[in-house]
Amino acid sequence: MNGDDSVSRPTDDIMCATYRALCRHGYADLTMQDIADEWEKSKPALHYHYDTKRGLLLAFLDHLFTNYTDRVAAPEDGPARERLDALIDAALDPPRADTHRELRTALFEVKAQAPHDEAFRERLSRFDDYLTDEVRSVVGDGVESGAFRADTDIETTATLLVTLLNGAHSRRVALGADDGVREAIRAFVDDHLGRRVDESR
Amino acid sequence: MNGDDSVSRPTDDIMCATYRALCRHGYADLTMQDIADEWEKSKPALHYHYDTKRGLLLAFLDHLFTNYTDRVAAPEDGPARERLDALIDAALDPPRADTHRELRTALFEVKAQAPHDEAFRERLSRFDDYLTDEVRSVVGDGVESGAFRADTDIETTATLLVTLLNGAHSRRVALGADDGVREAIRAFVDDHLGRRVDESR
DNA sequence: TTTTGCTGACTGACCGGTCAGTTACGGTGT
DNA sequence: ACACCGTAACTGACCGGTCAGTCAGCAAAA
Repeated sequence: MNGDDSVSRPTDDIMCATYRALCRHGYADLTMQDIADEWEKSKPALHYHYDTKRGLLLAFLDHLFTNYTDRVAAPEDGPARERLDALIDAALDPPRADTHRELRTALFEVKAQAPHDEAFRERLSRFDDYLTDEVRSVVGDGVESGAFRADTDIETTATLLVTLLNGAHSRRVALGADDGVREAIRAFVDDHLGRRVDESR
Repeated sequence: MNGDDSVSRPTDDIMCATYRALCRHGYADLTMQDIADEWEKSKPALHYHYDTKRGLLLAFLDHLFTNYTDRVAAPEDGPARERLDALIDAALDPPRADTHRELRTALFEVKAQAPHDEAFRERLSRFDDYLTDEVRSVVGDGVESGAFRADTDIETTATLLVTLLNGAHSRRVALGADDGVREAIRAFVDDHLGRRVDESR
C-alpha cells in the first residue's frame, strides 16, 4: 500500500530515537521526554504513535530482535570452530562495540525488569532461544563434520555456552570487570570440543 | 558501652524490614514507604536512621554480605568434589530457597542498577570476589588432593564456574526458566574436573 | 471537510526528603 | 518528692519535583 521509500516511517525514527535515548540514559532513567527529545518531536507526539511507554518499549524489543538476528546470524558454511568463535565474539561484544556497549547495559536493565512482566520475559526468551539455536546448530555441525569431539553432548554444550555468555554479560555489566572471561570461554571451547585435534580421544 | 542485649537495635530491625519489603515489591518498585510499612514505623523515622534511600540500600547490601558469607562458607574439610557441589548448590539456590527466591530477583535488579553507581558496584564485587575465592580454594584443594585432574588450570576453572553461576542466576531470574542449567553445570564439573577418575589423561 | 500528525499546556499520582512538633526517658538540682 | 532539662526516637503534614498520560486546538495533507 503505502510505498514510502525515501520517507522514513515515523515509527522507525522512534525506534532509532529510543535506541539513542536508551544508550544515553539507561533503562531505569529513561523517560518518554528523553525519547521525544532524541526524536526531536514532542512527548504527546510519542503517545500519538504508542499509547503507553510499555508498548513502545515492547515494540523496541521486537525491533531490536529483527536487527539482532540479522546481525548475529552465523554464516552457514565455513569451519565449525571459526563459526563458533565468531558467534561467541558476536554475543560477547556485538559489532561496533563502542556504540553498542551502552545498549548492552540498558538491555541488562530490561532483563532485571522482566521478572515482573510476562511480555518482557517473552521477548527476552526469544533472544535467548535464538542464541541457543545458533550455538546448538554450530556445535551440531562441528560434531557431524568431525571438527569437534564425537562424544560431545550437543544439548548440554549449547546450554553451557549460552549460560557462560549470559554470565559473562552479567559480570561485565554489573561489575565493570572483564577478568579474562573471554579467554576462559575460549579455553573451555578448546578443552571441551576440540584443539586436541587427535580425532580419537 | 551500650550493652543492649535483648533489645534489638532499630537498625537491625530496619535491615530486616528492608529485606521483607525487597522481597515483596522488588527493587525497582521499592519505596521508603514500603520499608517503613514493613518496619511498622513512619517514613520520617526511617530518614532519622538513614539520611537517604541510597544510604539505606548500601547499608542493606553490607548487612547482606555478612549474612551471605556466614551462610555460604564452605566447610574446610571433606571431599573436594562434595564441597564444590555444595558450593554450587548454595550459589544456585540459597538455603530456604522458597524464602529467598524473591530476594535473588531483587538482587538481580540491584545488579542492573550497579553500572550507574560506583558504590553499588563495589558492594556487588565483594560478593563476586568472595564466591570466586571460595571456588578457587575448593578447586585448588581438589587438585592438590588428587580428586580433580592434575592438569586443571585453577584460575580458568574458577572463572568459568563463577561465570556459569552468574549466567544461571541471570537466566533463571530473567527468563523464569531453568532448562537443565544445573545438570549442565554438574556435567561440566564431571567432565572437566573428575568423574573419569583414570588419573592419567 | 475530514483525517493525520503534531504541539503547548495541563493533570494526577507518586515519591524522596524536610520540618515542626510530640512522646518517653534518664539524669540533675532542690 | 517534684520540677526542670536534654536527648533519642518518632509522627503528621507538607514541599518540590518528576513523570506518564490527557486534552484542546492548529496546520497541512487527502
